[in-house]
Amino acid sequence: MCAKLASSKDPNRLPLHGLAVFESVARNGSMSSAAKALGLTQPAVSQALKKLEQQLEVNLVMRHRNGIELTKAGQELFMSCVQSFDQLLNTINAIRQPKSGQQEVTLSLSTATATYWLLPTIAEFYQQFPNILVNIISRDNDSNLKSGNYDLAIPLSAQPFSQQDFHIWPLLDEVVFPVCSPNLLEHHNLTTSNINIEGLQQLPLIHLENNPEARISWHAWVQASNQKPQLSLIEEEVPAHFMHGQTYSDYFVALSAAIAGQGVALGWQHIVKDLLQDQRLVRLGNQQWRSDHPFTLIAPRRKALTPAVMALRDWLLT
Amino acid sequence: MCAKLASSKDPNRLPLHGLAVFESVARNGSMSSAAKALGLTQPAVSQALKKLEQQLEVNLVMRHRNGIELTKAGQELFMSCVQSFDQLLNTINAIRQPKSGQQEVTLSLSTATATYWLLPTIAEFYQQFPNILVNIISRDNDSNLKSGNYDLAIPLSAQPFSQQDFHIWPLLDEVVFPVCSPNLLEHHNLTTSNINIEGLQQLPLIHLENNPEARISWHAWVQASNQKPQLSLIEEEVPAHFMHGQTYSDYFVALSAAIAGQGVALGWQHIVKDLLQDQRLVRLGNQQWRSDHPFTLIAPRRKALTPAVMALRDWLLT
DNA sequence: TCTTTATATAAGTTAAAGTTATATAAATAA
DNA sequence: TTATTTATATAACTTTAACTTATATAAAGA
Repeated sequence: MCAKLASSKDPNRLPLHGLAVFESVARNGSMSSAAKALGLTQPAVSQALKKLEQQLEVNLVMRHRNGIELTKAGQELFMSCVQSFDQLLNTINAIRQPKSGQQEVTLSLSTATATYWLLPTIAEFYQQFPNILVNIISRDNDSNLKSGNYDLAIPLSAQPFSQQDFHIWPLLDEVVFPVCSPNLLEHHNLTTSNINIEGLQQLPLIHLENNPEARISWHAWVQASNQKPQLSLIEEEVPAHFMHGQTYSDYFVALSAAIAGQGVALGWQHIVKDLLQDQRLVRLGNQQWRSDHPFTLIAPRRKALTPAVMALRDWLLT
Repeated sequence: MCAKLASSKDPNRLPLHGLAVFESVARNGSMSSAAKALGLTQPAVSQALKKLEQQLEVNLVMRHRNGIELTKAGQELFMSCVQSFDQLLNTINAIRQPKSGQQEVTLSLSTATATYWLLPTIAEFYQQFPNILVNIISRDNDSNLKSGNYDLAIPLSAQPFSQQDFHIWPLLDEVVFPVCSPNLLEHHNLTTSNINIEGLQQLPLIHLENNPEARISWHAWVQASNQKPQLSLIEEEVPAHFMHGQTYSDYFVALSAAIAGQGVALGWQHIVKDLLQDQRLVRLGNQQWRSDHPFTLIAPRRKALTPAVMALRDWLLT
């Protein structure tokens, strides 16, 4: 009954609920699957998304028969949501104090590795060790691995960590190949097999921001491919097409763009494995590049190797 | 009536509503003023905050007679909230298309300058130019000023921008002095006046992350102070105390820490002016340092100087 | 033509969030 | 001392945003 101030129409008030729903829709590629992921019904998601678009006065998704596609604005907003929510989740995990009696391990890895490689199987670990809590901290770069507060980490970069300061165990071979959404190929009337360097030049490419730590780049991939005789290109030059395209600073965001049909990304085998299986991505051609810098699991020597840490380490290494 | 899945107790579901309330409480320094800022009543805020603390199982604030104080966990969470919500707000502003008939200017400045210098007076501008919409984009560093999409900006760094690519107008002198919360002084039984370099060594210091762009650092401040004869220290050495303390990468977050009583920060006069007036901060000593790199307003020449842009420029420069 | 699989809309329900009223506790003023 | 002010907390009731069920629409495939 009381006169409301500028509370609900305040432009600086974030529509957080709507953003959370939108993030799930964008991540899952459809409203129905987002609803399942959120534990809601499909109409709830449809309504929340519609409301958000009305509040922002921007079209965020294009509705298709087989799901949704993000508009340009939707893509930008999705990137922001992923990064913002990730940061909040990380911080909450970091400040949450463990329940007494509960053992704890903190594992630091990239958002993409966490989402697509670890999370699908972590339930097994919890089943095997119900009294160990795994604290997952995701990050975009390795800058805080020198000082950060964690027990185990999977560094993104290939730069070696000193044996003096870290325990180091080899974890996974680095195997890379191009991937994209099945829809993208359809639009361009191409098929997955026999896509070589020339074929790739007909498709938009998705790049990772060119930081020195990055393992993966289209430039390096073309150069590596050229050393194989069966490819038709002259060795020395990388075509200009491989230098242009959308660039993201986070691999998870780049992969999300690929899933959304924005272009072709370079995929690490262990990360895209599940995405290939459920057809959210397809592999292009049969070329693959295996680097000589395997992914490693590291543990800072300044932290104790508690039984919980060792249990997770052994589970990861099997 | 339907059986609920793991919807509400999902640990990966962010309590966004609670976080928004908490952010406002932390920013405003008390629940009552947060309630006012949010357009809610005090019990609503009290309940929301209590619920959040129960959900996270962490104490975020200490309740005092004169407001609240953040715990260590609360500080960390506040930083994350500020950064995350800021990023979302920026993106939303960026993707929002202007209403037809409405003129628009995009202004890029630091979060602290936006919050404490611009926002308190921007209403005047809107009153004078009701048909111009000012799109405020806040940022922590100048890295995207070379390429970003904005009409006007106030660079953080003192590095000169090229006259070829930018219009440049001098805006504000850079005047710096130490500030802290009145409570901090009380706890240490000190008074505001006559705090010199020795006095500062009894108080915790708040630093800005040492990026090359930073204008402001305790190290530089001590060195500058030492050149003034009335200070008692021998010229050459900066005491070790000025090299240690909490370090933040964002000036807004550093200032928030100072307001929360965490320590002494270096304050730019134009930014802390209002905070001194309403006693959220007090100035220590009467030393001040005026640099010879005034803050400037810049406009990229690649963007047109529309009437709306010129109106905002002229209003800022008066 | 009949499923299947998307999203949209309408109408009723529920639970989270908010309000009012009151309590507690500390500091301040009379 | 006793009132006043200013802060947070709690109890009980109210509102409304969010959610559900039911149904519609539209396209693709069997």
